[in-house]
Amino acid sequence: MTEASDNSPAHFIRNRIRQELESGKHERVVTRFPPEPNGYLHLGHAKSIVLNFAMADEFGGETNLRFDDTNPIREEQRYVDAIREDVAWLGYAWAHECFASDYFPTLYAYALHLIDHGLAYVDSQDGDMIRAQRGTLTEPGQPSPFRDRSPAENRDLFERMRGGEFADGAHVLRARIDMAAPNINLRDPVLYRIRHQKHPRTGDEWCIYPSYDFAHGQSDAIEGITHSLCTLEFEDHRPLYDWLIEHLPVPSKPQQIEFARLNLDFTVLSKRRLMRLVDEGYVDGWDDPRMPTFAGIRRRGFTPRSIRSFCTEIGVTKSESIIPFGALERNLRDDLNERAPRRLAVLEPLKIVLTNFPEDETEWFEVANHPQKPEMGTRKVPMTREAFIERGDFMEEPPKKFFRLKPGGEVRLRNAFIIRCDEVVRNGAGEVTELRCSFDPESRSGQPGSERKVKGTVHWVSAEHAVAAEVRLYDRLFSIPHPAGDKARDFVEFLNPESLKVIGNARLEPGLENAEPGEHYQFERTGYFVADPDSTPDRPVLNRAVTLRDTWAKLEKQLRG
RNA sequence: UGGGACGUCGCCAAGCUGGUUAAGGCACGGGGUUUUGAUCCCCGCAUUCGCAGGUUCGAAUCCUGCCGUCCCAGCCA
Repeated sequence: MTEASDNSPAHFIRNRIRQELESGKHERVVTRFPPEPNGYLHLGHAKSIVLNFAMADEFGGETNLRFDDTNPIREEQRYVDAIREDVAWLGYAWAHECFASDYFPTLYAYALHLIDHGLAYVDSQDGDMIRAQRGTLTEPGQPSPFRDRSPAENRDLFERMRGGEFADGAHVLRARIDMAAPNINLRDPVLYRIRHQKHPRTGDEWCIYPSYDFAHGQSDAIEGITHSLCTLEFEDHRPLYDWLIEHLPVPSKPQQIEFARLNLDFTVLSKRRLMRLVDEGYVDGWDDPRMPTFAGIRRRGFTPRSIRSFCTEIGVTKSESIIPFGALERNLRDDLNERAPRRLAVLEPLKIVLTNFPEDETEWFEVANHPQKPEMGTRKVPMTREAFIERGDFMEEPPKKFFRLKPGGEVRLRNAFIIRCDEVVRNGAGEVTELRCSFDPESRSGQPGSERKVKGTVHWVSAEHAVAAEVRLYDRLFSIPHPAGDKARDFVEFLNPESLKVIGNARLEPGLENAEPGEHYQFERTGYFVADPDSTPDRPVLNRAVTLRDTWAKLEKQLRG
């Protein structure tokens, strides 16, 4: 997929690749997106996916989807399936689907190579011992007593590890680099560990599994990855990455380049925290529309295009930043503004009776599906004597600059005509239950009198034709910008109690009862909505993906002081 | 107090092989169009680049020192 890069800032990775192509260092670009199948993808991954595919696309290369499945105790097939679905949903087609586990035989041979060259050894100490000898940030580590085993002994031990002779933890294979290195990753890092654990793909074939450091770079090399893009926390691993590539007979020399991961305010983007939200029931699952997971944002109504343009717009740097969630929402609005058909829907209905409108009559208005795009067509919308308008569009004692309905005031019913509020009807409790209004027949859309200007326009739905629906209004998951930023407090303390508001009796324009799950609409003056999978023709369920920009709400707030 | 990295407008972010007035987007403010207070369209918005010195005719770009922030002591990735 090639996308206009009009909102794509220049960035160091693109600059560098371009340079390398021009200088002839590379002839093509091959990237990869390498998730571990131990959890669901979220917005943080989206940045990486978009970057990897964009770099390959822009320079005519290709991108692999590679599952980094080197730790069978945490990985499951269902995550593989979900990840595939998510990447495809975002709009990308990978060149090859790969698994680090496909390379286990090669990796094993590489390990032997290191052993034979005296560059790796079997350490027979337990984890605590190894940790104790690793030293600290300021003190060098101590060599393991097994560090100088002969290649022959190492080979024998390692082959027996592979053969299943030893229990988990009895031995590990370590690179023989430098126990005094200031970079802790170089203090003889673990390359292989014993795990008698069935692997989702290789079954019981192996009982030793390579570590990330040993598997990742070599997998890159095997696939001919030219640029191995990863996040900043792997910067310290690059010397090890390079060391292994240097000392192994790999078929190519990939280059690791690190960039800053995505941070968004008012949410959390870590598998661990998202897992807690699900496990402890703070949300309704991985696909809860408040979750930043692909499953969640998809159900919330975010579009692949909006996610891609967002990821492109934020840029790629090495400086860590926090992007406002609102930036994501704006990209959604920009996308849906172009493509979502408009509809009328009243969330909190207030009945109006048009006293001079004939009873038992229905007038059909032909209404544009998009005010700026005639090619999107029109539809017929019915009006009857009784209708609903938004409760919030009427105020008995409105503040200054309130352009909506008030007693004695006029307002236009969108696409129909101008009405005047003649009488306010209340129940015993003093609550407004109905407005008795009269309409101006001359002001019908299309009539000469439609030129007449009134300050406000309001949306409505015929009472007789209205479709009752459930509407779910979503707001930010957390009530503070950086819920995970306070180390002294548990982030769940900052969950926004009003992140979901369910409206049980919304009234939709007829036709919407047939909205297919996943279909987007703009409810005029209200926001962008998407039909939820919970929808049935009897009971449509619409999720609010994002509100429209609301200048009035801002103004009103200011007026109130 | 070891190592690695980052610090340009409220939020992102170009520029950083030194050369006239520090891109762009968002946000924000002002104005226009509008039967969505939406969209759209104009205009405005850093004498300043974490701080302090230095080199230079000239520095955000080079040097030195300082300050701040992030990452690393899993047989996780």
